Amino acid sequence: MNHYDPARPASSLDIYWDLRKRMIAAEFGAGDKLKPDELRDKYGCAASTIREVLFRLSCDRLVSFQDQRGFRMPQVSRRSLYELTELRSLVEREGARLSLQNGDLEWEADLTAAHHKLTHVETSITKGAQNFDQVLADSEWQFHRTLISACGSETLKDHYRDVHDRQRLSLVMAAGGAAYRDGNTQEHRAILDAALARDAASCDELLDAHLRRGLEELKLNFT
Amino acid sequence: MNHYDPARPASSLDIYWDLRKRMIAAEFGAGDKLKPDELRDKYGCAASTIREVLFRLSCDRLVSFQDQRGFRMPQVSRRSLYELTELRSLVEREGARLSLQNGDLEWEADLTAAHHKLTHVETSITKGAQNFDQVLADSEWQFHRTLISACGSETLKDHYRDVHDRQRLSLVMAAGGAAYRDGNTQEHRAILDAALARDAASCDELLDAHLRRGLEELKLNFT
DNA sequence: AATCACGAAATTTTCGAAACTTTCGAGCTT
DNA sequence: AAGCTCGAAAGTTTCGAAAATTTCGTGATT
Repeated sequence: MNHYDPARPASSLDIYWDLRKRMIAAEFGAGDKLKPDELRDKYGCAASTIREVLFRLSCDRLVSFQDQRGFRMPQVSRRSLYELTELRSLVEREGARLSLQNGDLEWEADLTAAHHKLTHVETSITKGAQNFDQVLADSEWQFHRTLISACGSETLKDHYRDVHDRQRLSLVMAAGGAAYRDGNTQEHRAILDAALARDAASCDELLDAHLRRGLEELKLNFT
Repeated sequence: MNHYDPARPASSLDIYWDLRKRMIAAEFGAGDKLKPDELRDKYGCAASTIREVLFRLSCDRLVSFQDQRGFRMPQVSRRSLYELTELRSLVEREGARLSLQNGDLEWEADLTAAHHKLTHVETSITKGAQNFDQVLADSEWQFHRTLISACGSETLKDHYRDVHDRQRLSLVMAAGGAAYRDGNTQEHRAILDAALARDAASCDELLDAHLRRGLEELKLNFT
């Protein structure tokens, strides 16, 4: 299947987003070399354009770069995944704490809506629906993003996206794809309830446990 | 004064570090345009090489980039500086908390050494020494970096460097250069003592107050 | 057999020019 | 005068080829 239509030339931003999506979808394995000359064919542009895109991705820490040795998918270890999860938890809990403090009715409505959609997707998967990986990832992102959206700091929100995406990529590379887990639905429900009840202490604890479990219950196929 | 010797051609990494240093030294003002064609002359390389370097810096959030409109120094507002400081405090306090938990004798020695040097530099400045901006910035970085160095997470340490540098750049751009403040010396001392005493609660509080004050007592020349 | 030296092949980096987009100002219209 | 249109100038993006560097295989040396 074609990821890009060679009829219209791709701008580097198009390529950036397309590659990013493919990475988060675990299309490349950990440590894989990313050669501009190879990727060029797929997108019908010059190798230096690909190089530029890979640079942007490397700054997002989605790709690792070494001088004179090009680009690779980052190596994932149990340890780095663990550390990234801790970092994500730190930032997300702070965002949630502030949201619980500042969030208004609008925020409550948004969060409820995001949770509703997420539950729907999770239920579909429980009932056996296939190929919902991308949809699940999006719904989950939407829920967590909304949770911190009322924190009042654009800087924190941008930052959370960075850390979230890095952690997600690691998770997906470690698991080799899907990341669905049975306990999720209940945990999301509990987080929603704590948030609406403005119970900061519970929310903090539930969130941390939720993120840790996503990691612990993963069948890790690496050292 | 020449920042670079045109005799030997600069590699893009050299240029990256040189530009980075010049930025943290407030050589460019907030919102200034960064034109590859102009910078090219200074470094004796092609404009596209400069472009590449600016990309890397933009990913570090030290430069802002907009499609089809090139690169600029980021705009600093009271708000963004405040938000960045909060973020830095969050990450640094977590790193310090873990260091207080895990740090060994070696760490205590390193921290004491870093504090000693920092105090020396601060004293020199109090006595009227000039042009110590760069040295002060380095010593201060060294102290804060060492404080969190025993946290046990490479990810957190890397991350702290990112956030620290972003906050420092904002501060320096807002202040237009130097960032020395009288209370600093005592605050650093108090933080060192709390750290060595493994008093996590005090350390947390002192650190947060220290970072906030650096911001509040700044004569802010912008809205 | 292991190590090293060499050179060819593959890959990465740099370059400058061509293609494209935005910005700016002069002159025209309302 | 305010707003619009057009086109030149300035700035940005893309390209493909040349230069530099690393990698890899071959054969010589210990």
